[in-house]
Amino acid sequence: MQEAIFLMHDSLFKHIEIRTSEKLTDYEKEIISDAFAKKRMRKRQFFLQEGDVCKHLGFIVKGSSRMFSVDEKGHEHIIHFGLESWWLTDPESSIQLIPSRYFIEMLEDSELLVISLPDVYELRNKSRGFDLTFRALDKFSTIAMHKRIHAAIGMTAEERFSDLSSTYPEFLKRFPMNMIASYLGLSPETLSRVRKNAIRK
Amino acid sequence: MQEAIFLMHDSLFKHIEIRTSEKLTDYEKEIISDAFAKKRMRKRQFFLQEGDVCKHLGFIVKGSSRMFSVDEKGHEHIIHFGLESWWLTDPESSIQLIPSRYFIEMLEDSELLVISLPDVYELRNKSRGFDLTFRALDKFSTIAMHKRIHAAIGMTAEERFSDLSSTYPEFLKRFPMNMIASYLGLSPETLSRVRKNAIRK
DNA sequence: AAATTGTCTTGACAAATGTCAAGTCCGGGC
DNA sequence: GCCCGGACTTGACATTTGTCAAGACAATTT
Repeated sequence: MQEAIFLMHDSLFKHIEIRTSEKLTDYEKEIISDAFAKKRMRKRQFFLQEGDVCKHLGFIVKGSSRMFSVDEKGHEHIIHFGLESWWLTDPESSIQLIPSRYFIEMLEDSELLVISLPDVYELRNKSRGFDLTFRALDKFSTIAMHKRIHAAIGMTAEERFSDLSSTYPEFLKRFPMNMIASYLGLSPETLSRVRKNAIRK
Repeated sequence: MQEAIFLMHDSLFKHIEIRTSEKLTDYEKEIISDAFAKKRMRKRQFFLQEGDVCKHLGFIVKGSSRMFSVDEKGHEHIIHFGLESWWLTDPESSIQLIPSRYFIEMLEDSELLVISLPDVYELRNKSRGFDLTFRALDKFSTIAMHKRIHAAIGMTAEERFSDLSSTYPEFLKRFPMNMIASYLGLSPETLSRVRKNAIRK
């Protein structure tokens, strides 16, 4: 049992060391382990639900997720996906401490590491590697969101799909097409037709 | 002359103190002043051009800007606008040190404060207020980009325009409608029609 | 003042995308 | 093994949005 916990944390340590290009000290590993709780979630369980304030940050050790909103007409819009070593949070809710407009749902049986936001803050002060990781993540996600905006306002359906295929090929293997369509802001039917055309070429 | 420079820096100091809710020390003001250079730019001048690596950060003391890309068909897509006390940069280019895919153009005669990226890094280490400002900006821009993605993939033209009107009413006063259309990912004609309908209601 | 340029609108038409309905295929639950 | 529901596709049609062309008007330049 204890072993399994260490294995989960190892995946987080690895993530941090890769992102920062620095080794974690034993002390850092210890305080990081203490701050994160292991959490198993089943397919279709919600990490966050609309109306809740997002007070925790999740790290995906194994599994996948989607973050989506539901509009007045009941249509779902997928803001983004999560896969192994991605983080789960609603920045809008967690930064401003307001109720979230989104759901975060696990798409497979998953294993997470969960930490409270005050603990994140504390850990960033205590561990340089931990702090650097979050700075790097901020930069990384800024670039990714920029590209996404660019794609959404400036590309046709076909270009957006082709862009996704090269940027996140993993998405096509792990997520059903109707969700990919929602992520791209298309109807499933349009995506289906776009794909048929793309193959012909 | 010296006076004018101080006035410009004052606008930056004020911005930092508001963002951080803390007073800057005299020492901080001094090193910040030293690191930023004053720069006047005329309408239609470029702060950044496609293909250049973005090595400077700009702070708008007075004036406005737009950041846009040009696609293969020659169409421009506005990624975002800048107004007084907004920052000018291409995160993708400046973080990864790769050539930019964007232009940043001033839309009015403007006054900027400009700093090199290494100096930003140094200043963040030396001044707590300066560092906190950039952390706050990162959070702020993360939330803003999230909303923008949500709008782009999940809203109709009319909803996007109405969303923009309430979020950034200033844009409508300062920027021509064809640029607003580009920002929303619409043709100018569509925006014109959308506005006509919106008024009727 | 005249000429030029830019901004915005409008109409007619074309293209892209959404909606609704039906049908096939596949895999999980019983 | 059978049944059922989800995933994906296809067709017909509606709606939205884009494109092209023209014109009114205002601001800017000369």
